[in-house]
Amino acid sequence: MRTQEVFKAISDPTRRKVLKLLQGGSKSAGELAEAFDITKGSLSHHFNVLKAADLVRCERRGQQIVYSLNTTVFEDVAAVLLDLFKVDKGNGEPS
Amino acid sequence: MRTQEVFKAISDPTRRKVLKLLQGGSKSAGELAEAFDITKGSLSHHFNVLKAADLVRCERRGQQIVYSLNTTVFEDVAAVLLDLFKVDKGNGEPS
DNA sequence: TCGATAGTTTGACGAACTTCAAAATAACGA
DNA sequence: TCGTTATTTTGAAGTTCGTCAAACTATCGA
Repeated sequence: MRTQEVFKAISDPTRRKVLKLLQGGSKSAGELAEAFDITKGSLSHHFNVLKAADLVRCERRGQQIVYSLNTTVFEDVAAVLLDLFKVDKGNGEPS
Repeated sequence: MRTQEVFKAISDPTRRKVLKLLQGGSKSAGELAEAFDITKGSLSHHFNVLKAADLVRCERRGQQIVYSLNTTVFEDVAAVLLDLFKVDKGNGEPS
């Protein structure tokens, strides 16, 4: 897992909101953009950060590009976060 | 909970390592500093970020300042993180 | 009170981040 | 092929971040 990329990705409120919106199902870039007050260019940059963290996938569908959560990594992410926020076992290696 | 401060705090590897170290028990600033290759001034800055997020507490003990995890907020933090990384209920309000 | 020890605060710097406007790319329909 | 729509990429500006060195504060022991 790209730990540092994941932490960087979720450190921004806009990107967390994107993840939240995608929990309701896949959405095109344009649909997502309606929920924000920033330009589509800026939002596209955020999509790239989320992609670099492997948190979302995208697929062209005609003229649109549809984003969806990459649920396969969510378990890993949750595990790392819980390791950081639960005092228990774990090898203690910093993430 | 200071959501944004928490996310910002955990976005840096040095600060995550501090949290990890404190999971092994309270430590003074100097003891923590031994685990890093940056100046004490820089580390002190990281302590401030962790304090702003309410993730750690500190207490003077003689000449030393002892840091410890503020475990009371860890449950809240874990809940927010799981809300972000688990597709389930929740009001969908972005964190 | 003085000197030593433990940490913090300040000021400065380069790197990284967020944003916008504008240009570029891609796919569709006529 | 041309124009339109959807989205990304580029280039630039301003802001935030992580770091250091140096100055500062607080406590202890003599």
